[in-house]
Amino acid sequence: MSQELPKAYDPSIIEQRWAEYWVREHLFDVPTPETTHDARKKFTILLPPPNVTGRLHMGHMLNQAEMDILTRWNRMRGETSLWVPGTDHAGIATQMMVERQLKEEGKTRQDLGRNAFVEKVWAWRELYGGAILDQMKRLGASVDWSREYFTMDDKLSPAVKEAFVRLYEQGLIYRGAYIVNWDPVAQTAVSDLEVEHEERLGKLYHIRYPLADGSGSIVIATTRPETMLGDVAVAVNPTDDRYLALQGKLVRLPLSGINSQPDREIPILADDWAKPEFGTGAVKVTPAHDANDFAIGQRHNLPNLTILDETAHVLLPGSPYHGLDRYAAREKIVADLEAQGLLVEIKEHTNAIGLSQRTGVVIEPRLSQQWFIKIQPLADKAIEAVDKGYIKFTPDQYRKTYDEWMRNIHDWCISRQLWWGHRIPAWHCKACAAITVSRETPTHCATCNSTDITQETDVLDTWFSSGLLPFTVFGWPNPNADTGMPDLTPDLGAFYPTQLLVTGFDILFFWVARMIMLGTHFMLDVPMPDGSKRELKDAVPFREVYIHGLVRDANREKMSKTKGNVINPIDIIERFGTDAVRFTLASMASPGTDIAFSEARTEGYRAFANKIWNAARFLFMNVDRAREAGYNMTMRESGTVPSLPDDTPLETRWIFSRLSAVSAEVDRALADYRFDEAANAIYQFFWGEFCDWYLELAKLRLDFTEGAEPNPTTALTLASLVGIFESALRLLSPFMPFLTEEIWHALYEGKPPAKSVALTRYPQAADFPADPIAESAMKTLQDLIVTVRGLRKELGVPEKEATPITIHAGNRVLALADGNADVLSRMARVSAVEFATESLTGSNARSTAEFDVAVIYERQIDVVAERERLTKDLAKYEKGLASADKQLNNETFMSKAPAHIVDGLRKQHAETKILYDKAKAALDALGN
RNA sequence: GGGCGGUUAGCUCAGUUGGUUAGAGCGCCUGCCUUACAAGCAGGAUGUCGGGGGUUCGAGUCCCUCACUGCCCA
Repeated sequence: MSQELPKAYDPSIIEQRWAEYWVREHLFDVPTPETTHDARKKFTILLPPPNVTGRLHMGHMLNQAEMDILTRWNRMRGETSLWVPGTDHAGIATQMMVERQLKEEGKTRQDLGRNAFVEKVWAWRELYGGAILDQMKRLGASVDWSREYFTMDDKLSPAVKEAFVRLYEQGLIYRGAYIVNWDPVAQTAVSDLEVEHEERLGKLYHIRYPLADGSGSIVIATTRPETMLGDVAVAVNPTDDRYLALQGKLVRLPLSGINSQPDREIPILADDWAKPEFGTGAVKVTPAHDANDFAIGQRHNLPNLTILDETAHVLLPGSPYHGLDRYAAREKIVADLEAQGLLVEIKEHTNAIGLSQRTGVVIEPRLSQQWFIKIQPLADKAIEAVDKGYIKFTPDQYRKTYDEWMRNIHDWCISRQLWWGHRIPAWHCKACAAITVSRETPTHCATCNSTDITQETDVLDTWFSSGLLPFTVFGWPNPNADTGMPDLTPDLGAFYPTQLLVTGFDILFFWVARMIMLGTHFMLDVPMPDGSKRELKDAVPFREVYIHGLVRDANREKMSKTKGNVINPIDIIERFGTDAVRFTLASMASPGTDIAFSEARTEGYRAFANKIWNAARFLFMNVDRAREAGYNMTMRESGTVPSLPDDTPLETRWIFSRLSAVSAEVDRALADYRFDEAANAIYQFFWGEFCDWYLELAKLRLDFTEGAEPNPTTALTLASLVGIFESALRLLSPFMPFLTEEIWHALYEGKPPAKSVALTRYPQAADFPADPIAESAMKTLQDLIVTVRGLRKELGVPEKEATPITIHAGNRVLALADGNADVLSRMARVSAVEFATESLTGSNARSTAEFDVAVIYERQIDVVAERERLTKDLAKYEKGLASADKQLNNETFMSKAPAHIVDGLRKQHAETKILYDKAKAALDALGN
């Protein structure tokens, strides 16, 4: 084991090497099973596919670190673990990216035409589309790269088409003219989810509409005066006394005359939507440009008058406003109204406006022909699946959020007026206007047989194809040769449902909810591996959903480009190493809370990595010495520990017992998604127990004196050191895969028992002997050492000077001190141990409930400081005693509290009493 | 407007179904260049658990209320 490790840990050297090794060796590939009923236990997880246009951000890094920890952990626990990566074609985002590029060349997509433009996007994707996955490789993600998919590749596209056609045939897809959220920049409809609402201070305009009969007027209130050109009515509440007499009358709509024609006349009607307390109580009705007005229009059979085009410019040939942008039109209309004396007043008004998530532009509600999914039947199953517990949410509160949304769901607008995406497989007939929906490109209209058909130009919402991923990546639909129904594939049989989905709450509705709806809908038709009919509990796309928080900056601010506080993970990785960043994220990832990413913490975990590195150097150094001294040093099989003879030193029995407990704790924590607790348990064990105590004590046992015969204690300690260390590396490896891989390979001197530490067994509690007696003895010994160290410090004993100590205690402690004089000497510079029959109260003594200990040193302690300390302690003990007394003397407490609480309190009371008496005596002994 | 969180040490956060004297990391103070590690070692200080009220033998934990704060939906 003459592995030479550099003195300081340098992640940049090792991380790249192992990242490449893992991919090159296909260590995490899981081949498709031979049959459809592969019985091994599976852990399957789908990577939320990043946009091809994406760049890695801290959110991805958290998401992937968590997934990787869980995947590696499950893999090491013996489950067939499959993590499937891929990217999303991201319709709008990608199209915009390429359009921006074209713009720099002074071109538009229309200049190129649809086919050439789509080709250009593909070319862009070839060049840059892999960037984010390349970045992902640096994170050490243990994914199966052989299964990498793209949502528009040849395997997935036919499945998307199949899903659309099936839904259409089932009557769950319809097309119609409805008000949708229109993005005038991207020039496409977007779904409700893609609209973000923002409170903005705007204006409420009160405008007078004269009655057509000249008998008066009515004043309406609106935030959008420009849309009055599309008004078809004025609405008042049926109960509103002010307007009872006006209901049914006509008003003359100002500014509406085109080509010198007179202004249009529109009715005043009664509708509940008009709220008497809003504005004047009278509102204008513009069905083609407002969702609520559209509903009013439907109720009253009003015409729909579209007055804005796709780019939100007024479309009204012959009108003086024709061609104006919506905001320019607003200004002009307001000015014209004022000129005509029809503008009554303008009030400040705050209202929520809709912004396009993609372009940031104000959404224009617009009436247009779109394709929708009739969502209720799908939502019903999705609600049932979660209600019945077939899908478990962590944190649980998201179950409610999900449920709430599902129960108030609206039909899903799935068509987008884009060029980049899955083109809707529908053809319009020019002859009879019928629609032919087909898996194959049809040659003629299915209704009238005309050959004059053209394909629908719209594409599908990106989330439609990603919503299908949990089954399409495993080969759905695979139609059965006889029935044509989707059939099981070996991959589907083995890996569906997936085990877990890890994601941020921001795509809970976009993606998670859609996968649940589409999964429960489509997979119910696919038989189970044993041939039986699939039930809802096995049709779900995943069994669990873990939702993590947001990664914020150190000041808890949301990271945003405009604030300039975005942390680029690659920068941080280059400064501290991937392992340290992963560990930081894990240690702060407590379910339900956001992460305030702190560089200070990352620095701390880089120090941790360095600590482990140096522990390895210590180990290697001693193995070399052992060899030179004639010891036989061969690595044991990974995961086996030496048997411990009766005379095994205390600290060795202790450390194995601790490792056993920590292994149990880590398993429990990860099962509960408590990444923070798991990380902290390992950190504490490695640093606070293994390095601080065990390594130091091992130095005492390792005897390589020249000429000495090999001795069994040295041999056992060395074997234990290596065994514990190797186990700890395995325990840590899901969190810090690079560092552990590097050291683990070095430990085996190029002949490792597996190709990677990631392919070995995860440490389990039962792998190591638990020893409660050793743990409690070690605890006492540690207390003794720490107490002596503190005393020495206070007495001003120079660090290097050894001093004798006196102990007064019970037999157990005395025997412990007596038998571990060498330990005390090494750890607390104790030169000799004497025993006293009387309790020790001098100023050079300290007491615990178990023992009194005094350090023999001629210089006196700082009496003032000591008195202060004792007085403080005394007050604390008094308070503790008082509160314990109060309870112990309380009959209700004694009769109601469980026995173990009462016993515990009694024990604590007794111990505190001892401490109190001792402190009191010590204080008295100090005199004045 | 409807809903969901949060408020614990200087900072960032833990704190299981109420149960003994509330923890961690970082930071801070003191002393150490101890041959694995100064990215280290040893010792130390720091909290009326946001305010008020209630339930209980017992509340950081449950209930009510107020304040501040973050988010989601409309």
